[in-house]
Amino acid sequence: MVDTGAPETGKGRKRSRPIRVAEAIKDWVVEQGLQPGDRLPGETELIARFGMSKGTIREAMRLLQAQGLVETKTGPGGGSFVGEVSTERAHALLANYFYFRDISIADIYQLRVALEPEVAASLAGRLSPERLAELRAIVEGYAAPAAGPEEERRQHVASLRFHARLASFADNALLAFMIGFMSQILTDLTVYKQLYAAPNEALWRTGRRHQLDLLAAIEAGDAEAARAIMRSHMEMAWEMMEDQQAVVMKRFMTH
Amino acid sequence: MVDTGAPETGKGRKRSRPIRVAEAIKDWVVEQGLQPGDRLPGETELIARFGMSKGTIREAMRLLQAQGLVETKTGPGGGSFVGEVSTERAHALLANYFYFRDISIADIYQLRVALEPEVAASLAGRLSPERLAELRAIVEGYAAPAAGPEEERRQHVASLRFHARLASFADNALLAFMIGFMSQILTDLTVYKQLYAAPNEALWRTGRRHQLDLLAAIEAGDAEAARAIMRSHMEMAWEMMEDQQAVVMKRFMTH
DNA sequence: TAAGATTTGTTCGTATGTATC
DNA sequence: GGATACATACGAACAAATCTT
Repeated sequence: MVDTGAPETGKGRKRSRPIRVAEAIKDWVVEQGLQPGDRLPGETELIARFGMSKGTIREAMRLLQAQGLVETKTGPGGGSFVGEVSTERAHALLANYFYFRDISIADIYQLRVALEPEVAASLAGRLSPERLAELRAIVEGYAAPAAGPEEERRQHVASLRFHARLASFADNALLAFMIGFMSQILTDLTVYKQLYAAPNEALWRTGRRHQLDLLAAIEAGDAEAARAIMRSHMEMAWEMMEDQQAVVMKRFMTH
Repeated sequence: MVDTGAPETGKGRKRSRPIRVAEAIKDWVVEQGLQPGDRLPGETELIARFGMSKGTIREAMRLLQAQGLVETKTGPGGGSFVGEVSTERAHALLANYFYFRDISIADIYQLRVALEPEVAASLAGRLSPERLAELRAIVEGYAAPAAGPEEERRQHVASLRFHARLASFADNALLAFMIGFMSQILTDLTVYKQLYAAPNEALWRTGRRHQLDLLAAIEAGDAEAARAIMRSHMEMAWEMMEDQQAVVMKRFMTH
């Protein structure tokens, strides 16, 4: 039916009971085609079905819970339910992968330069007035140059939110996720560090202009212009952090 | 010290004890700067330190285990150890995110077209003879046109492995991960479905030529040529599956 | 090979907490 | 408030895996 990726053959090591139960429940969800919110069997029924103790079943549910696949509620009508992995959790789980792998600012911007122009182009002529207004409202959040470092930081975070929001409007869920993930990393960095060395008003003004021009091009349905503007914007932002080759991700994301 | 992302304030809902323990252990690992392989306190010590029962502690360890952050071993010298999240597990966890979100072949190729040329360019003149030989050996795996559908499938998987392996040589861990993830998705698809409608020998020959030309350009250190070849290659591969707009990911990845 | 030590893995019974009616 | 139906948590015992001698 559906391969579970589990290497049954060869030196397939013995997996603990909670892991086997968790895999069985996953397979069952797939076979039944269950949807987010659908009920899973309760603890007592699972105990009977698998012939295992309550503790083992509970550990299995924890394995699934950590992956965002199930949610549990207490009380009458409670129990376990199929869960849709949230974007935030997916960000956190992926961030853990990079915790022991060094990623530089340059690495992130290499992807942003390649991907964000694609988003801009694919959105040309496809944003509703409401969405355009929402994006312009974000840009208005940094209409004036930053007074101090705190304001500078707040504006930088807002600017990142602009990009993440823009990407969330893309049809391509994979593309949207990746850009949202990178925005999240840069936001976390910004909150805990002084990311930009020297606030440069000229560059700031250029960046803001880029974003407004970008929205205009998108509204006009000019895909190539939107792509070009976004590329310039990204390359400029990249240069602004030329000296920031320090690695990032020195923390675990919490769920 | 390090923010855990845990919303203590406001409507911060009551989190269960295993979750709180898991978060505390995560924070502790970060604070102590522990590395993969480092020992974590044993069950009995954690029971004492947190003043909680064995079952609760064990559920906490399962939460961490599912995220790939810890591994446990039985016996003398056993216990819990800090784990480095494997690429395979990260692939699986991310695949879960997209299980209920529709991704099309076109979505994947939109990213591949944007990203893989970057990989090719960044690798120009930077691959050792050994690595070039390894990649050429993969290409040799489909030197002759496929006889039947099975062989066709095997060759397609090998071709995807070529791209994943190439990306793994990139300095950019984020870029390498994304390309590896997409290759994994396409490989899984290929194994269970007939991905390509009609095997076309002319296209097959062009694709193989692309890959060999690409390796030559990389060996010669010609970044722009490598980028251009890869872009053509990706665009061609994309067109080969024009009709394949069906969604994918209809299964949970099992760890 | 075998026995013993160490550490996680699993079970069972019981009690508590929580949300709904 | 009380009854009900769930998950949550505890404690003691036993089983299994694995390293050392």
